[in-house]
Amino acid sequence: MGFAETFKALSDVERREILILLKRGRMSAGEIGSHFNKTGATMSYHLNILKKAELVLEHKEKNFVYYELNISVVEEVMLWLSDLKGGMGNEKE
Amino acid sequence: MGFAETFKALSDVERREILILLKRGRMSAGEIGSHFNKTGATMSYHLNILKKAELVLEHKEKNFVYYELNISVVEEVMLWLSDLKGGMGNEKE
DNA sequence: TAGGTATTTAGAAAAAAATCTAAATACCTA
DNA sequence: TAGGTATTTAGATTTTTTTCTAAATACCTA
Repeated sequence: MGFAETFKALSDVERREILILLKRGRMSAGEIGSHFNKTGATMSYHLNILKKAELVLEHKEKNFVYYELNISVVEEVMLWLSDLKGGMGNEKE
Repeated sequence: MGFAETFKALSDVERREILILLKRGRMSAGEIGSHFNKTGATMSYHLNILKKAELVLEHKEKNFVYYELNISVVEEVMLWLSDLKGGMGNEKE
């Protein structure tokens, strides 16, 4: 996965807000963008960072690109934090 | 707390490694620094970022500064992620 | 007090991230 | 096919982050 990429992706407010929007279900790039005061190019940049961190999955349909939350990576991050809290041994990265 | 600061703090490998070191218990700034190939000034910079994010607590003793993990903030981050996974309503930041 | 160790602060330089405008792609519909 | 909508890419600029060296603080001990 890559905790560097994932935490870096999560470290930006806009990107966290995108994830929160996606809790309601998948949404097209344009629809996501309409919630922010940023150009489409900037939104595309942020979506790409979330995609590279695997926090979202994309799927193209007609001339739209839909994004949705990827829960499994959220769970991996939680595991890392959980290990930090409790675990003995098994330190990654 | 401030998720921006916290995720930003977690987004750097060195800082995550510092946290993992601190799992074993509190450690002085110098001892932490000895695990990395960075100057004291740089280590101090990273420790300060972790401190501002409240991921670590510091306490001074003689001319040493000891740092230890602050589990409660780790737990808050886990809650945020947990809400992203599951929750309905209650979106913060 | 003088000198030593531990740590932080200041300031500069280099690297990375965020943002914009303009242009390119891709696909759809009349 | 021509024009339109949705999204991404390129390139430039600004802002933020990371790192270093040198100097400052703080406190301890002989």
